[in-house]
Amino acid sequence: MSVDDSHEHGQPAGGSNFLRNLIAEQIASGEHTGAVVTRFPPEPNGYLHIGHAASICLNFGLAEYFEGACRLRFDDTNPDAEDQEYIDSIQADIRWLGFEWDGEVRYTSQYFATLYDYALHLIAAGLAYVDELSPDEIREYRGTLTEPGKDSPYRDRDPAESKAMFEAMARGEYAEGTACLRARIDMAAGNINLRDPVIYRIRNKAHHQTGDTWCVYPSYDFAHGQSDAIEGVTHSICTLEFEDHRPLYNWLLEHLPVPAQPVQYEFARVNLNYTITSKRKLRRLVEEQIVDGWDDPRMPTISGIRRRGYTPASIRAFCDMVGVSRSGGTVDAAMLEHAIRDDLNKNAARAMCVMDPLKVVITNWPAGHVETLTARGHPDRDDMPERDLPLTREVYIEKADFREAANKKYKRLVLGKKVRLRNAYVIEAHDVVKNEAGEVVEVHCTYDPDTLGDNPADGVKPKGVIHWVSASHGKQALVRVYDRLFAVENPSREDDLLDGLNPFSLQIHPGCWIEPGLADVAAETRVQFERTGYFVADRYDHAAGAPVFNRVVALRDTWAKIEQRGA
RNA sequence: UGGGGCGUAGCCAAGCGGUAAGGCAACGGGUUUUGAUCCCGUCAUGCGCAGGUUCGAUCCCUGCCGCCCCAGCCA
Repeated sequence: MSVDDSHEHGQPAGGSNFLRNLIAEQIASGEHTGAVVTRFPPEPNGYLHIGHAASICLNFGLAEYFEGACRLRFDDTNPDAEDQEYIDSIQADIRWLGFEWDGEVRYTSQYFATLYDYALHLIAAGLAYVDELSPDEIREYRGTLTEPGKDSPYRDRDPAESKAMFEAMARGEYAEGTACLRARIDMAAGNINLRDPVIYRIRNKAHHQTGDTWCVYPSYDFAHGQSDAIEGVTHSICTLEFEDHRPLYNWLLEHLPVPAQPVQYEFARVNLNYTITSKRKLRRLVEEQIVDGWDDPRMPTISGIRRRGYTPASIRAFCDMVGVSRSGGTVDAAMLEHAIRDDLNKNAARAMCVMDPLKVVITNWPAGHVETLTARGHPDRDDMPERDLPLTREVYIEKADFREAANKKYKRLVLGKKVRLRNAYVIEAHDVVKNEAGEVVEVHCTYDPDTLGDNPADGVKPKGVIHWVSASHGKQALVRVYDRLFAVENPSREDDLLDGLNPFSLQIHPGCWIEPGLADVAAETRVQFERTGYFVADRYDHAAGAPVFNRVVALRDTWAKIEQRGA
């Protein structure tokens, strides 16, 4: 009944893409020799999301393909936003996706001393200076997109003086914002990143890794390329918005005594419709308790997707399907759903669950009689164990599977008509019991004892098959039916993010009936409730005897389409 | 009116001068004790637009148009 790990960690990740082709050419032409070394460089300031999965698959996939190495390096240059909680969750998510980084976990903060020396080197070469302009003044001096900036009055400060001041900054002798170190490049550059970028700033705050050792911290730009060089990263892959930083990345590498010359490459980040992948916005959903935490099953975080019931293999397959390119776009969420349906169709055991119960009494079945039927674990896999299905006089079926009258398109139970109980006998409805409100609360049927595995003697094969659970032998379960968190295609376009929320993103069904064998499965066991969808025993809330299932994704439902057209 | 990118079907994406892969979605049909799966079929005389080069252009050239990113002491 369980989906074991062999299904979750199977194929190597990564299909063909422009970067893989590029590296292959570099190797073929001799432009690149030695190992291909990549890195995944998250800042530990939030949880990883589906967009990060693409980067993880790319970086680890490339290393795997070229038999090189991919490291995990926390880009922890800003103690303000970072936290150990994120460091832990990021590592867990990467491992869950099925990847293992080369060697120990790295931290950019490990290189703070080296980076500090690099800064001194730049100062000595006259390529960096301590600026005492205020943050506001620096912004004014930077110019605009169309107007060049102007030089800071401190730009020509004597290197010896800059050195002394920078050292004083590091000793904590300056307040935050009163001084910073800037690279001396070109205040008139069209590329704003080259207008004397700030490369070191003062932060009087303890760092989660280095404690109180430092009062000055390198900027992303001053840390990233040098860290890549120190680690021997050969291909530093990032997203398109960093393309404008590449000239700066290269400038620093050229002017510093670094041990290697890594090269930066960019690819387009993946967007998914009906969702958001902005850490800031995701954090808002968590903080305002719109969702139940970073790992709420509706969140596009790796941990949320995991709790929703997606498999690592399905995420990797999705990333392969989407591909890697430089043209940004928005992928249809249907592709993600396809990836998990495809995996679970092959690997999830089948079972029956009645979510909206209607009692059926089989009037020609002896009271108290129990017949234990067997059913396949999977329609086309013999390696999955069969299951026992106790059939009794009273069973539950879905309310939606019965109508007093219906046209021929409706292939379920109708008064006076026959239908097959899945894995069991053909029954025929002959009477209903209604409550004061006129609602059907019970259907009385008879069963045909000659129809187990056979068609009725009259040769008329029932068109429909419905699922059921024994009223006396079934177990109760809580089932959460999840739908997309947002009802609008592009939630970021809303005036207020919350305006786009889907009010029906979670519907709780407390009174479901599941077949008895399902009550004691392990947490995170995935199963298909036949005719309904794929479900997972909740990672945290599920317990033996008190089952809780989350709907991963519904089965494709062509009947719903037909119904909609008819209606 | 600065700099950097990107435009191939509803969506993602191959293609690199020789006559438009593949996947998702959609739509037909077949099988089926899941209206699932599976199988078969349909879906760009067209590659943002306009010129040019060429025997031949999605691919090369020119000019337009559209969209995205950049003015944190964030990453």
